Amino acid sequence: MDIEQTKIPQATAKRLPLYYRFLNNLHSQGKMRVSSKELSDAVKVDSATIRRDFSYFGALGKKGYGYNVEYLLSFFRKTLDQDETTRVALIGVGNLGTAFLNYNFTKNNNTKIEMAFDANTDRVGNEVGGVNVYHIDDLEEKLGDLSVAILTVPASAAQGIADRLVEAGISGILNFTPARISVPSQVRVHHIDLAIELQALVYFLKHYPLNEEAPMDEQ
Amino acid sequence: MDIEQTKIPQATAKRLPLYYRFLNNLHSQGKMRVSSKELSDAVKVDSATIRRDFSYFGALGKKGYGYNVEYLLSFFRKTLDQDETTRVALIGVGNLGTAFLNYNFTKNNNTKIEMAFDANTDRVGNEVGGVNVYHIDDLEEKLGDLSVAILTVPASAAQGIADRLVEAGISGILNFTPARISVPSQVRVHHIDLAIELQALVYFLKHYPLNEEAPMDEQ
DNA sequence: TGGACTATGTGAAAACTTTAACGACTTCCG
DNA sequence: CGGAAGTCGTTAAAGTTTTCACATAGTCCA
Repeated sequence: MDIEQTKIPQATAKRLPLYYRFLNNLHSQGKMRVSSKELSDAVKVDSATIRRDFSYFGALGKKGYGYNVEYLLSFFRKTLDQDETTRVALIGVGNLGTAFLNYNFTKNNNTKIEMAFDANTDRVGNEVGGVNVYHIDDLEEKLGDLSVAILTVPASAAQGIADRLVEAGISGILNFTPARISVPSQVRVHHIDLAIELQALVYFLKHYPLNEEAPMDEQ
Repeated sequence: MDIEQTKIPQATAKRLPLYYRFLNNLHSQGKMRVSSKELSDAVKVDSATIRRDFSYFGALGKKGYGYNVEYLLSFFRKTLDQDETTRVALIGVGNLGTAFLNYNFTKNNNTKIEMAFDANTDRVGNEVGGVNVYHIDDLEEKLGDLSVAILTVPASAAQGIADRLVEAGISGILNFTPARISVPSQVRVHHIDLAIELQALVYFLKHYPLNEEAPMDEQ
C-alpha cells in the first residue's frame, strides 16, 4: 500500500486533490484528453510542475498527445483512496461548522462527515446537512472508529477537545481555531486560520509588487 | 515604505500574522519577555526558523535575554501595517460568509469587513455581525475604494463576481470557492479550498508515516 | 506514408526554505 | 565581581520545490 508513495513530495501531495477535482469536471464534460498546458491554465499551476507531479506516479501520459482523462482519473481515484470513503467527525456546529456540514464533500471526495457534536443543547438532536448533531459529552461514546475530526469550536475549547479526540483514538485533526493545539507526534494536525489568511493576503498586497512578477501563491 | 521589505521570503511573511497574534496574547497577559524557544513551543515553528524570520527585520532581540514583548509587538504592528486598518468587503452571506462576519477580525488584526453583499433578497438589508448586507447588484456603487474582497459565494458565481470586483478596482481576493478564478496579473488571489484541505489531510494520514518523524505541516 | 507538429518525462540548474551549530554578548546568581 | 547559563544572530549545510530546456516519441494531416 505504501510502496513508492512515501517518496511523493508534500508539495505534490497537496496539489493532488486539486488535480483530481478538475479531472472530474473534465470527465463529466465528456472530455477525453487533456494536456499539462490546459491543466495549468485551469488550476493555475505551472505546466512543468504538473508534469513533474504526475511523473512521480510513473509515465501516465503519452508524448505528443497528453493525458487520457479517464485513465488519469481512475489512477488518481486509486491513489487518493477515493474508493474507500474516509469517515469524519465535526466538532462545533456554529456558522463555520454548519458551512462544512452543508458542503457536499462526498460528491467529489469520498470523504464523509458522519456525525457532528456541539455543546449547545439547542443544536443537539438536530440534523444539519443530513448529519446528526450529538452533545459533546457523548463524544467518546459515539465516535467509534472515526479517524479524522474537523475542529470548528471556539479557540478556548480547542485544546481540551483535541485532548479528548486524541484519547478517543483520532489520528488527524483539521483545526480551524486560532489556537495552535498540542498533540502527540503520531497525530497529524493541519491548521487553517482564517484571520491569518486574511492578514497574510493584506501583507502581500502591501509589500510585494503587484505587477507581472507578483509571486504566485496557491493553496 | 517598501525599503528592504521586499526581500522577506514568502514563507516568513505567512508566519508573521501568527507571531503577531501570539505576541498580542503575551502582552495582554502582562508578559515582558519571551525567547524564541518559548515562541516555538507555542506556535509550533522551529526556534531557529523564528530567529531567522525575525532577523530579516534586523536585530530585534538581545543575546542571553530574548525578545522584549512590547518592543517586538510595536515593531510588528508597524510592519504588518496594523496601524492602518484595511477595509474589506465580503461577497456571499451564506454559512461561511456569516462565520466570517461574526469573527471579530478587528480585535487583533486591524482588518475590518466594512460591507457585505448577497444575491438573496432575504438577506439584503440585514445586519450580520455588525455589517450591512447589500444586494449584489449594488456592488459597484457601494464598493468605493475597498481593496480586498472575501469571496464566499457558490463556485458557479465565482468568476463572474471576480470579474466585477477587478473591474471595480479591487486588488486582492481571498477566494473560498473551489473555482480557480482568473484575474489580471496585478490582482492577487489566495485560494482556500476547504474540501481540498480535508482531502490533503486524509492523503497525508494514509501515505505518510504517523510516527515521530511525521513531516510537520502547518497552515 | 512522410514529415511537421505536439507534448511528455526528466536531467540539471536555480530558487527557496529549513535546520544545525556556534561565536558573541547578556544576564544573573553566589 | 566572576563565572555559569542562557539566547541571539548568522554562517553554512542540507533539504525541498520549482523551473528550464530538450531529447524523445507519438499524433495527425495531406
